[in-house]
Amino acid sequence: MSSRKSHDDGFFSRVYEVCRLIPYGRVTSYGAIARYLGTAGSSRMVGWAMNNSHSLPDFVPAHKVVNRKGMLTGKHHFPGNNMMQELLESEGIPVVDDVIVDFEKYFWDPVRELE
DNA sequence: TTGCTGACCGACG
DNA sequence: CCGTCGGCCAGCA
Repeated sequence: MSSRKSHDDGFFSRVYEVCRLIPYGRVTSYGAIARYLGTAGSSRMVGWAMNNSHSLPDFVPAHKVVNRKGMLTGKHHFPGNNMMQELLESEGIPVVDDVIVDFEKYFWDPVRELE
């Protein structure tokens, strides 16, 4: 029978939930979240969920989610020119040339931390 | 219903 | 070193 989208127990909601679990001053990657959800291959869906996050009533710290290289690939989806960068720097995360400095130091893996 | 897209990742030359 | 390609899967026309 057809599932009711009213009860969104799907992939997207879980992505948003993990984003909220990201501690202050920490960042994670799309692939890390995808892997945590059990769909390591669908890292793209995580990014897509971020894009849809603007439709959520609650704010999702999508700025704390970057790609594997630590690059702010989704910054163009934020208002302004470098809103995403300023949000990261606001948490004490240095960003230079759209790339997080010492990304490994700020990287937070839900699979490793939440396990 | 099918087909295309996409804020990625990893492999290959 | 860097450019390119395929794969993965959920949402939308």
